[in-house]
Amino acid sequence: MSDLAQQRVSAILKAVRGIKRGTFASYGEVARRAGLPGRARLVGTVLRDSGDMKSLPWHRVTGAGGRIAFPVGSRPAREQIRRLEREGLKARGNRVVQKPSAASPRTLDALLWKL
DNA sequence: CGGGTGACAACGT
DNA sequence: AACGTTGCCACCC
Repeated sequence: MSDLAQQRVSAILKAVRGIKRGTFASYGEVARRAGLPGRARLVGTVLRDSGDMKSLPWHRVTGAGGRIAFPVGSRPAREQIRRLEREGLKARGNRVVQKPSAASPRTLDALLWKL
Protein backbone atom coordinates (compact mmCIF):
# COMPACT_ATOMS: atom_id res chain seq x y z
CA MET A 1 0.00 0.00 0.00
CA SER A 2 1.28 3.48 -0.83
CA ASP A 3 2.20 5.87 1.96
CA LEU A 4 -0.55 8.24 0.94
CA ALA A 5 -3.17 5.53 1.09
CA GLN A 6 -1.89 4.41 4.46
CA GLN A 7 -2.09 7.97 5.74
CA ARG A 8 -5.68 8.25 4.67
CA VAL A 9 -6.51 4.98 6.39
CA SER A 10 -4.90 6.25 9.58
CA ALA A 11 -6.78 9.54 9.40
CA ILE A 12 -10.06 7.71 9.00
CA LEU A 13 -9.42 5.27 11.83
CA LYS A 14 -8.42 8.18 14.03
CA ALA A 15 -11.64 10.00 13.22
CA VAL A 16 -13.65 6.89 14.03
CA ARG A 17 -11.88 6.44 17.32
CA GLY A 18 -12.68 10.06 18.04
CA ILE A 19 -16.44 9.56 18.04
CA LYS A 20 -17.50 9.94 21.64
CA ARG A 21 -19.40 7.27 23.49
CA GLY A 22 -23.15 7.71 23.23
CA THR A 23 -22.91 9.63 19.95
CA PHE A 24 -22.67 8.65 16.32
CA ALA A 25 -21.40 10.10 13.05
CA SER A 26 -22.20 9.34 9.43
CA TYR A 27 -19.66 8.00 6.95
CA GLY A 28 -19.62 11.37 5.26
CA GLU A 29 -19.07 13.14 8.55
CA VAL A 30 -16.20 10.82 9.45
CA ALA A 31 -14.67 11.48 6.03
CA ARG A 32 -14.87 15.24 6.61
CA ARG A 33 -13.33 14.92 10.06
CA ALA A 34 -10.53 12.91 8.51
CA GLY A 35 -9.87 15.70 6.04
CA LEU A 36 -11.36 13.74 3.15
CA PRO A 37 -14.60 15.48 2.23
CA GLY A 38 -16.72 13.63 -0.29
CA ARG A 39 -15.14 10.28 0.34
CA ALA A 40 -17.75 8.56 2.45
CA ARG A 41 -17.35 5.36 0.47
CA LEU A 42 -13.72 5.19 1.41
CA VAL A 43 -14.69 5.22 5.07
CA GLY A 44 -16.91 2.20 4.53
CA THR A 45 -14.17 0.43 2.64
CA VAL A 46 -11.65 1.08 5.38
CA LEU A 47 -13.97 -0.13 8.12
CA ARG A 48 -14.84 -3.22 6.13
CA ASP A 49 -11.19 -4.06 5.62
CA SER A 50 -9.96 -2.97 9.03
CA GLY A 51 -10.90 -6.17 10.76
CA ASP A 52 -10.53 -4.45 14.16
CA MET A 53 -14.12 -4.99 15.16
CA LYS A 54 -12.68 -5.45 18.62
CA SER A 55 -10.84 -2.22 19.28
CA LEU A 56 -12.75 0.18 17.02
CA PRO A 57 -16.07 1.84 17.90
CA TRP A 58 -17.30 0.92 14.42
CA HIS A 59 -20.89 0.82 15.66
CA ARG A 60 -20.85 4.61 16.08
CA VAL A 61 -20.61 5.07 12.32
CA THR A 62 -23.95 5.22 10.53
CA GLY A 63 -25.30 6.16 7.15
CA ALA A 64 -26.61 9.68 6.56
CA GLY A 65 -29.10 10.75 9.18
CA GLY A 66 -28.41 7.83 11.49
CA ARG A 67 -29.48 5.14 9.04
CA ILE A 68 -27.93 1.76 9.74
CA ALA A 69 -25.92 0.79 6.67
CA PHE A 70 -26.43 -2.95 6.95
CA PRO A 71 -29.44 -4.83 5.62
CA VAL A 72 -32.43 -4.68 7.95
CA GLY A 73 -32.37 -7.50 10.45
CA SER A 74 -28.94 -8.74 9.41
CA ARG A 75 -26.47 -9.93 12.01
CA PRO A 76 -24.21 -6.87 11.85
CA ALA A 77 -27.20 -4.53 11.85
CA ARG A 78 -28.61 -6.03 15.02
CA GLU A 79 -25.18 -6.04 16.62
CA GLN A 80 -24.66 -2.36 15.82
CA ILE A 81 -28.04 -1.36 17.22
CA ARG A 82 -27.43 -3.46 20.33
CA ARG A 83 -24.12 -1.69 20.94
CA LEU A 84 -25.59 1.75 20.37
CA GLU A 85 -28.47 1.08 22.74
CA ARG A 86 -25.97 -0.12 25.30
CA GLU A 87 -24.55 3.41 25.07
CA GLY A 88 -27.90 4.99 25.68
CA LEU A 89 -29.07 5.67 22.12
CA LYS A 90 -32.31 4.36 20.75
CA ALA A 91 -33.17 2.89 17.41
CA ARG A 92 -36.42 2.54 15.50
CA GLY A 93 -36.30 0.07 12.67
CA ASN A 94 -33.06 0.62 10.83
CA ARG A 95 -32.50 4.11 12.14
CA VAL A 96 -30.83 5.57 15.17
CA VAL A 97 -33.13 8.08 16.79
CA GLN A 98 -31.75 11.50 17.54
CA LYS A 99 -31.34 12.41 21.15
CA PRO A 100 -34.44 13.99 22.70
CA SER A 101 -32.52 17.25 22.98
CA ALA A 102 -32.52 17.67 19.22
CA ALA A 103 -35.12 20.29 18.38
CA SER A 104 -37.77 19.37 15.90
CA PRO A 105 -39.30 22.20 13.82
CA ARG A 106 -42.45 21.96 15.94
CA THR A 107 -40.45 22.29 19.13
CA LEU A 108 -38.44 25.13 17.68
CA ASP A 109 -41.64 26.96 16.82
CA ALA A 110 -42.82 26.46 20.35
CA LEU A 111 -39.61 27.93 21.71
CA LEU A 112 -39.58 30.89 19.36
CA TRP A 113 -43.23 31.70 19.98
CA LYS A 114 -43.02 30.99 23.69
CA LEU A 115 -45.83 28.52 23.61
C1' DC B 1 -8.08 1.06 -20.95
C1' DG B 2 -13.05 -0.38 -19.69
C1' DG B 3 -16.65 -2.18 -16.66
C1' DG B 4 -18.48 -3.60 -12.28
C1' DT B 5 -18.71 -3.25 -7.22
C1' DG B 6 -19.07 -1.43 -2.68
C1' DA B 7 -20.51 -0.50 5.58
C1' DC B 8 -21.92 6.35 0.97
C1' DA B 9 -24.24 11.04 0.01
C1' DA B 10 -27.03 14.64 -2.12
C1' DC B 11 -30.60 15.76 -5.03
C1' DG B 12 -34.54 15.22 -8.13
C1' DT B 13 -38.93 13.07 -9.27
C1' DA C 1 -41.21 7.17 1.44
C1' DA C 2 -39.06 4.99 -2.63
C1' DC C 3 -36.30 4.90 -6.36
C1' DG C 4 -33.04 6.66 -10.03
C1' DT C 5 -28.94 9.61 -11.07
C1' DT C 6 -24.65 11.44 -10.31
C1' DG C 7 -20.51 12.26 -7.92
C1' DC C 8 -16.91 9.98 -5.41
C1' DC C 9 -12.79 6.53 -5.20
C1' DA C 10 -10.11 2.24 -4.46
C1' DC C 11 -9.95 -2.38 -6.22
C1' DC C 12 -10.55 -6.26 -9.01
C1' DC C 13 -11.23 -8.55 -13.46
